[in-house]
Amino acid sequence: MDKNTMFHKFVDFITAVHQITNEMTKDVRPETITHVQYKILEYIAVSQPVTLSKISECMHMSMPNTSRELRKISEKQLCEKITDTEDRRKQFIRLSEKGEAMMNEAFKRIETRFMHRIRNASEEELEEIDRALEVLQTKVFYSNKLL
Amino acid sequence: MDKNTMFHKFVDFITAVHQITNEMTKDVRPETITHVQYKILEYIAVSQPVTLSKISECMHMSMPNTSRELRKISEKQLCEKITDTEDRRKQFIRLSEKGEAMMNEAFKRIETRFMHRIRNASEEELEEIDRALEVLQTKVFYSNKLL
DNA sequence: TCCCTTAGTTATCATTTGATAACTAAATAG
DNA sequence: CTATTTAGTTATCAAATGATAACTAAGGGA
Repeated sequence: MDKNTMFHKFVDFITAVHQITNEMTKDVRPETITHVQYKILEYIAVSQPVTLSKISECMHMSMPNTSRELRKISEKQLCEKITDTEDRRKQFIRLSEKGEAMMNEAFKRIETRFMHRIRNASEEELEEIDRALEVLQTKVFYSNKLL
Repeated sequence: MDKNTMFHKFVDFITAVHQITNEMTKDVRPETITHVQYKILEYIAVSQPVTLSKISECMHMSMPNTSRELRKISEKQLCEKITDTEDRRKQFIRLSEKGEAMMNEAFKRIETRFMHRIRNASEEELEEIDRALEVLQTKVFYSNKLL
């Protein structure tokens, strides 16, 4: 197996993934929030509860900017900040009911598009896809967090 | 195969892909260009020669904004515009030598990181990965361009 | 207690990006 | 030949984002 050929396939693949996710997530963002705000909410949705520092780190945003965006999101009643009882400097952030509803709506639309994409796949193909997802996630797109 | 479970795996997967590509492409962008300019150059690199309209369409940017960014990229001598001899309204855009050099450098760094990621994979695992890339690209992340 | 670190905030400014209107020039259809 | 469409440009404005400094408040170690 030539690793250089593999790299080209890899580049083509991630290009395709980005392209398709762009298409699939197109129009799911309500006009009331900005792109980064949507991204933050998406992150909170799959990682909650999460601290501000963690969001800052994972979204590659500075603390001040993260704090600002989170304030705006809070003002729109889409998330809640709960001060940690152990360490009162920390704030655990989670979606509010309204935020959950918004993100559920968004994910539902993405799900529909996903289902449409795999509508013609046979049972064997679905198994194949499932296996492929696992292979790539464990062998290529694994995260090597030190902690 | 439960399609709902599959959707969750799909979401986890694209999250991982975005996360890892973010990490891998971190710091490869020279400070002399902005993020969108880099993205445009990346697109030109894999699609050249390409027209302005095509870039505009694929990057989901308006023509005026695409034109502006492309002008800036040209001014930095990173790409060249060649007027089509058939249809003199059209311009074919390709990387300049300097642009090629910059993008080669960027891709080389990404390649190194990719190689590092798969350094422990056995020959069989590489075959597996290769197969998985193909399965997903053809069965999930295919593009359904009408033309 | 005093000092240092961590978590987060507020304010401010520059830059980037997005959106729109009004334009030129070339191609093409009638 | 005129009208319309296509490809791209220029100018301008508003909004979003990034970067930085100066801050508060809590926790932890000596």
